[in-house]
Amino acid sequence: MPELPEVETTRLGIAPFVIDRRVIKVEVRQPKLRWPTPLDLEARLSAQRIESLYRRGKYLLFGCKAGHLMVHLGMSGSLRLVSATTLPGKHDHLDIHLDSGQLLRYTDPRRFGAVLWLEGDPAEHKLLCQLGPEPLSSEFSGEGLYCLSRKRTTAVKSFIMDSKIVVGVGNIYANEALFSAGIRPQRQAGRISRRRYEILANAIKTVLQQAIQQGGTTLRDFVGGDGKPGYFSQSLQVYGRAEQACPQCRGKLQEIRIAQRSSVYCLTCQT
DNA sequence: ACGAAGCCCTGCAAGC
DNA sequence: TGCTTGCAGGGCTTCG
Repeated sequence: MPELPEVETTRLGIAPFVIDRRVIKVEVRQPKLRWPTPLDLEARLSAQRIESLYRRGKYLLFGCKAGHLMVHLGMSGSLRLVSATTLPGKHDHLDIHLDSGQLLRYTDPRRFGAVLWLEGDPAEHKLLCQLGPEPLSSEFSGEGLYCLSRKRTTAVKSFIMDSKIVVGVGNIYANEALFSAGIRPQRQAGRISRRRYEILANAIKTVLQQAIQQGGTTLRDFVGGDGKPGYFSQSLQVYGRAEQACPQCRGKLQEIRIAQRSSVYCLTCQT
């Protein structure tokens, strides 16, 4: 499932092929996504030149003169460049034809993703204006986590997955970062020291950075922008490894559910 | 303001 | 083999 590293990998993979290209045509085959794809997307986007491609959290923003195309990959979404003659499959919901002869194809079997058109400053959009700092920026720190967590009784894992606190930390990397930092996922956010939050913030940065370097995790249906799967899943220490041996102490990894999400941790290494 | 549950959707695995 | 059932998961939305 696309987490921040997969979204960033997609951005890096497709950017050279979409920047400075002009949109020739837009085909919306299935508008029923997380939110409906606007019916007038073709009218908005046609003839526009894509000037920029950036990311905010897990949202991709294609900048044009008239506005921004915003894409979220949800759980099973992907964006790929294919030649204009490649026939669409069952879950290929949107094609954006470019003047290069390629088209940018949005695929999303589970349809948890979204394609939206924004006018005006994207930072002021409802879905973006409440978002916390980017985890890989200097705005994000252990000190920030510590301050925001005081008096919070929620589990630290839910806390770091809250997009108002920090964006882009999904279930997989929350598990990995907490393991790396030696913190139990169910520990109350407000009862963790400044020192430990510094370790945790660094762990989040490291885990995400490594995953980006390795091309994003492959799980089920994610495929990167160039059609090649990522291979970070081999490096996952705890996610999906319940009942297996802890990579550090060889004890048995435990699985619990926190806010309906699978949470795997080591009873010995995480306290 | 906070915390937890609900919801959207399909592919896959397990059970019969 | 073919059905049914349950589950996963991001993250916004609603409820308490």
